[in-house]
Amino acid sequence: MSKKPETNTDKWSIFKPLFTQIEVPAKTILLEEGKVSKTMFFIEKGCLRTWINNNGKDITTQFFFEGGGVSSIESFMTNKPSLYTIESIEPCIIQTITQKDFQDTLKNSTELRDSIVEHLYMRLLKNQQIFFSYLKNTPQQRYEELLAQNPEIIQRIPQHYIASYLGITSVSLSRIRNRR
Amino acid sequence: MSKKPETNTDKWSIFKPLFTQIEVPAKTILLEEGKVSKTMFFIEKGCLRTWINNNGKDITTQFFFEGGGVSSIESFMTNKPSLYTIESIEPCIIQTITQKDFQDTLKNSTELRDSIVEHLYMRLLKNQQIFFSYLKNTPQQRYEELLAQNPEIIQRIPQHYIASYLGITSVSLSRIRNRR
DNA sequence: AAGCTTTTTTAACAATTGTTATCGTCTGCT
DNA sequence: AGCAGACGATAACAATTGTTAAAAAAGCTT
Repeated sequence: MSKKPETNTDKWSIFKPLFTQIEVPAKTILLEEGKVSKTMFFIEKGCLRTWINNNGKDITTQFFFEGGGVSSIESFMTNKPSLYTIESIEPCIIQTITQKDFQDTLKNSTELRDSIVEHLYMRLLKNQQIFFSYLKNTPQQRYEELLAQNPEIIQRIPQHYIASYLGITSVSLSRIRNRR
Repeated sequence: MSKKPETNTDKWSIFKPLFTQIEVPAKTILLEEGKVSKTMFFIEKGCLRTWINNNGKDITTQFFFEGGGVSSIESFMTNKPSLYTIESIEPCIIQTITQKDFQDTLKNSTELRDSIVEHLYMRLLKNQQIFFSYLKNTPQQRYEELLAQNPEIIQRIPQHYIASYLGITSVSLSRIRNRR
């Protein structure tokens, strides 16, 4: 659960002078579950996922693509440990900004602070929507919903990540896909 | 998903002069899914639940008890439709405050605004924790977790509400309870 | 191109849950 | 007190998913 893949680049363009660009290979951990987030990421090229550890197996909770801003904002802003890990799926080009630079910028801009609050309400709603869709639908329905609404995820992401994202095993997802 | 049942009464005591007390019988709808929340509630006596409609059947998403503040704060603050319904389970005595009064108070207090933002981060974390516990655990595990951490819910709330809260049918919950 | 790793599919079996329906029990109401 | 509706337990069957294992397919690296 992180930001939605909107055109955050415009919204956050005020930070551009403070960005540091990094390039990372696939499967690079950018933030580890349990650690405090000190960096915020904006994806220039590639894709990321967030996941939580469950008895050694990981459960993917969200995917992020080009133009997306990714951070454990709750952790980044409150200095509490992040509940999830952020990891690259593909080789990525990423813009990063430090907690310090971010908060300095925040200090000088009421509008920015307001827009963060606005952003928080949106995230709250978004999180609820995702959760409620979980409560309402079967794995099969969630897969079909994903296929209809985010086909790029199905096309681009390895299936076992999608399986855990849907809350099922990769075996079960394979069955669902070949069911009809 | 709304506030946690903390001692919000202290935190929000600034609103006391603006409260209107109401008494409602059990099964009273205080906010309807799809409508914009114009009132915030603080429970003096009794308990409430929030639920979402799923093809005619309802799914309980949260329970609230004495001392708890309840609102669809995302809706209340942004004027977007609430994703869930708020309903009394028992006869209740409730303190209410209107959106207008709340926001007027907010205008005059930076600390209050800050504490709302703080509150939002907490909710974000809390929501994630609930969601992740859903992803990680089986219904049986969630039931046992609930029994260990919130026994008052098990004791006080009708089982079919708890069943849908756990994401299962009341039949299945009955089986789980009588399994050992 | 060969070889290794990762990913996906398939199969068989166990376990859990949903569905439907029935039957007591309890509760609140008039 | 009596009645109606709500609530919980149980049973039987269907459907889905998890688990484990093996094999096929795809992707990378050298």
